[in-house]
Amino acid sequence: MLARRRHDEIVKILRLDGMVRVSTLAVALGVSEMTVRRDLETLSSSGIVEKFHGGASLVGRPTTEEPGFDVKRTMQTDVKESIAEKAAARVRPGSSVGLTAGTTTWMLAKYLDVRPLTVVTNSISVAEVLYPMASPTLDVVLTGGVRTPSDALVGPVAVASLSSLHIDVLFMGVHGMTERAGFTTPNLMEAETNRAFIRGAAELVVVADHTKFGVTGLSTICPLESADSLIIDAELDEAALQLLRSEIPDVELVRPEPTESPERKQFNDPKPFDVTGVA
Amino acid sequence: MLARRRHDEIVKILRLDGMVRVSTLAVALGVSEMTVRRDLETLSSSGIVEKFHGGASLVGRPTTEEPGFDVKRTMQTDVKESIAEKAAARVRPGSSVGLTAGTTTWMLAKYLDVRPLTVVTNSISVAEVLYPMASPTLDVVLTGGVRTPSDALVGPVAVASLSSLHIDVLFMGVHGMTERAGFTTPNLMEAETNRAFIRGAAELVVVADHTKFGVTGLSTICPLESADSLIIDAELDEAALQLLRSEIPDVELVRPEPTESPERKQFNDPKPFDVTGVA
DNA sequence: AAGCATGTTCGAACATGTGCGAATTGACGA
DNA sequence: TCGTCAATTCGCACATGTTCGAACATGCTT
Repeated sequence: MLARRRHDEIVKILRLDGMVRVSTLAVALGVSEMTVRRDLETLSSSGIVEKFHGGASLVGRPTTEEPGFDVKRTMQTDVKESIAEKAAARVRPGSSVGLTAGTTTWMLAKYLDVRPLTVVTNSISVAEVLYPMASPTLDVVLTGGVRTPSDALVGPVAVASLSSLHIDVLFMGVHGMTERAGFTTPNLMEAETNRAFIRGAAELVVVADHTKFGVTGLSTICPLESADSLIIDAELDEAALQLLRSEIPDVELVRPEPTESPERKQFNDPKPFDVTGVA
Repeated sequence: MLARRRHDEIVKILRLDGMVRVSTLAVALGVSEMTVRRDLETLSSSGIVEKFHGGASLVGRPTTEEPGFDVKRTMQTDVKESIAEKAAARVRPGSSVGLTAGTTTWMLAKYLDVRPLTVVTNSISVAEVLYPMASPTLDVVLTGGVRTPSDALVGPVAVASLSSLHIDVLFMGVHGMTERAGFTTPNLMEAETNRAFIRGAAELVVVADHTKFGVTGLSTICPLESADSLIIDAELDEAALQLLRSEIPDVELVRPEPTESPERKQFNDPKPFDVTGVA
């Protein structure tokens, strides 16, 4: 097996399980431990993984590996992360939530830790974040459809799926919001799909960072006042905030945490990991 | 062979298999390794491929091509590859085809090179094979649903999506087939979803390797006679073949081509191979 | 004949496994 | 809390096999 392929394989395994032992990788990849160490050394100096005695984990926060779909590295990652975290805190056990496609909702998915929970999404990336966590108390429903470049499943199939589903809270990411155009997205079909999403939702929570304000996408999803809540970062200027508050009952301001490298697992607990046993 | 043509060929091969070894390409293209290296050098500086020690891959694409869901490397890979290739050859331009979940159908997807084409699938892995090839002449529709461990999207959402879609040919993988139980799968919901798939299909082509014969899964999808065609490898014993032919109008026997997966290639094996699959 | 694509040769770079001493860890007892 | 020990893990150094690419040779095209 080629070195390069091993590297990809290692990252893939780490995505599934957060951490691996060197010995496990050696068996899984069919090479000696020394080779695994050298691979980890390489990945480590590229900043991809973090080595520790006995194994390695993905570096720092949840996946530095971008969700390939977010080509426009608009950054704001920390901001979005904070917004996502705050949004996730609103989810109540036993409810069913919807997540549209988007970077923020993708991050949100990672913070969903209440159970039982049902999640409906039209984003493959979001679904893939949740699948490894799936359990009898976590249902993940993917709507069908055709995929847009931004990784949303849209179109008649998506709309039809959504029209038969009813969710408690919909978390929706948007590409832009203005007073006149409301919440917008560049993609016509995505707008339509999101409207179908909204129709089936008891509550609409929009998640967005401040750079979205004043931006108008091609297609309107819904007017501002359709949102029950908006979670946005505090960089927003005063006038904008005024306006948003006048249209939306509940505007929650989030200020990015001053960096956290919080609950990264500690190394003295190398949980054994069996690659072959992945169901 | 012209340099330009080789470049196209290399890219084509890479689309199919994620990565190739220089040595493999040299044999496949019938040129020296040095020439392959020069080709890769060109493609690399155009930003098309990414070189690494021993081979190359498409930029930004992981070299791991295994469908994560098939961790139980059930073998028969060469056989399945041949079956998939033969099945793909049946697809006519302008038609719409369905692909159920499964390793064989996943491989089949890689060989779909006629256009225009519409593909409907309930497997995320299959969809992901097709997305990079998507174009105005290739539509990929993913049904919704919840995901089974074997990577099929199933359940009411899937069934509802399928009931509104009509396809020309459905390629279905199965877990088992016997005279009494017909085509079977271990998963109840998957069986139901496959039935919905079949209802919307004008023609049913089952793809399976001979190890599936005599195996009974928990749930019957449909009786043997529901299949219009069966594509299976020639390892099948005579009695089984008799039986199958008596139930299914068209049984196509495939014998594994010397076609081999590049990554399993041994060097002392000089037999040429044509990855393109277009005879 | 000049120019280009390709093959061949060969030393350097790279990749991998093994042996072995050093470093880290966790458990036990004072 | 601290010290000690045994087991594990690490990574250097070396040996071996593979791959790379510069330089040169050959043959085809214009």
